[in-house]
Amino acid sequence: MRSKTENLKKNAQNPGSGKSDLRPAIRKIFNCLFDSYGPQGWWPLTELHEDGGANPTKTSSVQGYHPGDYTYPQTRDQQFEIICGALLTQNTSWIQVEKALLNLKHLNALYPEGILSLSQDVLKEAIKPAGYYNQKTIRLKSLVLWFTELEGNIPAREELLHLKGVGPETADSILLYAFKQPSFVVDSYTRRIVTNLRLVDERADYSEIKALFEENLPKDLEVYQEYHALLVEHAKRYYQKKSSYTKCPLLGLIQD
DNA sequence: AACCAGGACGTGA
DNA sequence: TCACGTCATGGT
Repeated sequence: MRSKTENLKKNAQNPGSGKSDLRPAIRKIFNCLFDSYGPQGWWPLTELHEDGGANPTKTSSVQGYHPGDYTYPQTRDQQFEIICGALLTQNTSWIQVEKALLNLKHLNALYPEGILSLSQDVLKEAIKPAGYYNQKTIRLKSLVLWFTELEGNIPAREELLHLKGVGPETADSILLYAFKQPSFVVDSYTRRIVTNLRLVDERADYSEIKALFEENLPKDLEVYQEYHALLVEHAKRYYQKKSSYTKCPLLGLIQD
């Protein structure tokens, strides 16, 4: 990742054509966050837990991250697990999703055919900790069915968006982390940060914020993966309570 | 004890 | 288009 970081710093000045040049700001933010927090090791996988998922009651020390290693997913089941996690984490904290994934793993069902073999009731009970279990049960099964019919192909973003329960963020998460496609992920944290820094208008929609990053960064998988994870880490520290927005160190980094 | 978490969707204006 | 209600468990 170090080379990517240096590469980013080197290209920091390169005027975009037309609109205001936000490239330096977008790159400065990345460098600042990376220097502060280091590589984040997204997307987390249950296999990488030290206990292999044997201790589901643990509530602290979330594991499964692989900082600096961009070779994941390495198997079809890992790819599948990322897709499941992307759906389950909608408006839900990751710790809850982790419990759901471990429940599935302990049912020996954390793989496509395994999920499909579960009854609605058992599946519903397994993913309960992740919330919205009624709709997520239905959506997860249809997502799994779609995945089994994919047969190794890389889906188009539009195709993902047609799936029930897959909106823009989930689609981009699946593309970026499961299929290694450079598609920038925008979540509510990202929105809070860029609006607080006044890089976009308050009412900017998803695609506008997505474009802000994609148009001002090299189209690089590792940068995209790391940037999103860093924004989440940063937001957990400064963007949970509105009162702390003003304490965001990035405010001093961007001069307008 | 409200409030929010790594959203998406259906509805009515 | 867009603001708003709904879905649901579990943490602070």
